[in-house]
Amino acid sequence: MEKDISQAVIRRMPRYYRYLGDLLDAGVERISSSDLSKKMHVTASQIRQDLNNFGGFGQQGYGYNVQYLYDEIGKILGLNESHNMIVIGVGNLGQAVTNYVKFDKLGFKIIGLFDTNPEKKGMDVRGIKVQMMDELPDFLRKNKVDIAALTLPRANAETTARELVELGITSIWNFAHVDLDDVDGIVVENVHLSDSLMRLSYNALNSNKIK
Amino acid sequence: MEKDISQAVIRRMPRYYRYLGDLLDAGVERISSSDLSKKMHVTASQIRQDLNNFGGFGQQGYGYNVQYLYDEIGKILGLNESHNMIVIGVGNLGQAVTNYVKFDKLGFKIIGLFDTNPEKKGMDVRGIKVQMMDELPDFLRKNKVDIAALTLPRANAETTARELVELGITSIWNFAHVDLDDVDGIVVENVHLSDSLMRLSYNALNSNKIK
DNA sequence: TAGATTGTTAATCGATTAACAATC
DNA sequence: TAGATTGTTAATCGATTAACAATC
Repeated sequence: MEKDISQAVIRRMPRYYRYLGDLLDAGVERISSSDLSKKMHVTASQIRQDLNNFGGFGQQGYGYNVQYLYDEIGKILGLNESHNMIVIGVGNLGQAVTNYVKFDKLGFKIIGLFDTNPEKKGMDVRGIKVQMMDELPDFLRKNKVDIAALTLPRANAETTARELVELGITSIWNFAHVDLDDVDGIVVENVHLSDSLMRLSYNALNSNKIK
Repeated sequence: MEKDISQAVIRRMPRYYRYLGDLLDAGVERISSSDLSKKMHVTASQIRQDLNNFGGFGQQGYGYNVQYLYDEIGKILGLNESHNMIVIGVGNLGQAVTNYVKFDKLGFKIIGLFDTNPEKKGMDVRGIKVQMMDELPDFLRKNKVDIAALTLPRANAETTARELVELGITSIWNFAHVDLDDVDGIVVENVHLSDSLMRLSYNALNSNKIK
């Protein structure tokens, strides 16, 4: 039984993945933890420690092969296979998420859109027709869905999350401004935009002191 | 000179603010760190430590007055005054941000939309007309702008950030999938949606091990 | 081989939790 | 006053950084 890897480490992995992708694009074949650390403004020690949570991907005297490390981190993050997603709540944010091409490139495929507003029924977003929530059980019987993005008002978020769990969906990308701590059996990743904006406000207010 | 408050603490402040707002709505007048800790799934000790970075808001034997604490945290986060924002890049995400009523309620007012695509010129989003980027300098001369939301492709993000700094804007809410570390003199808050999605992917993949 | 750089252990630093005296 | 609960100091825990032996 391997020991859990801390969320502090997980948080940094996508960033490594992005920098390695950039290096690949730039045609760089190998890189040392020291050179990477300068680019990323972190310590070389941290890079080596982080990576060694998952395995020894480097070689003494050489460094890391960029392509190999990129692929390995991709696998760690589950990007070697594609994931089907549905979006619950087709407002502005839901549509923005649906239209975001980048997710597609990373292997996250949006295959269904759901809403409770009858006016939205049949509406087309990026070639996908909006369905009503009561069509969801049937849809899930016919399609394998890995992740549900919750882009709906906070009032409905928790109830909807519970419904999803009952229907067998356990990974929730939560844009609603509530915590879903009380819903058992789910993995949640929160995107709390207003929290983020408040932190910016705080840091802006206090940046003169910092400098 | 007060010592800097760690970002770990800042990160939690909006969450306290939200829970206190909920308590207010529920008509709760006072709360102890212990009761709040149960609701929020954190330790009472952490709540008291966090708050005492900013001052003694409670009272021995009584706890915290909800309204008072709510207001004080609001002030800490800069929510006691309103902030003018502009959105740079009026794609799906930019429009979603513009239409998000919640920010408005928190005092973040979007007063301008800018894009480089001539086809978008004059387009109306929530009563605001899209302007071209070359109209920005003039706009900034006439309007006080505190925050710029960068909802544009990553290729243009860094250059645009530098332009904004030259025009006097220093707080950037960055949705582009790049780090703006190399731009001097700005306060940045990143919203990296694909990083978030990758973390969800990782945690979903490994949740069986965790349990 | 000599030089470079990893993987990993040990040291340090910072953040969280526990404990309790102060006090409402 | 007695009970409750804060503010704050001290103890613990975990994460980051430094150091270096292993090795390519």
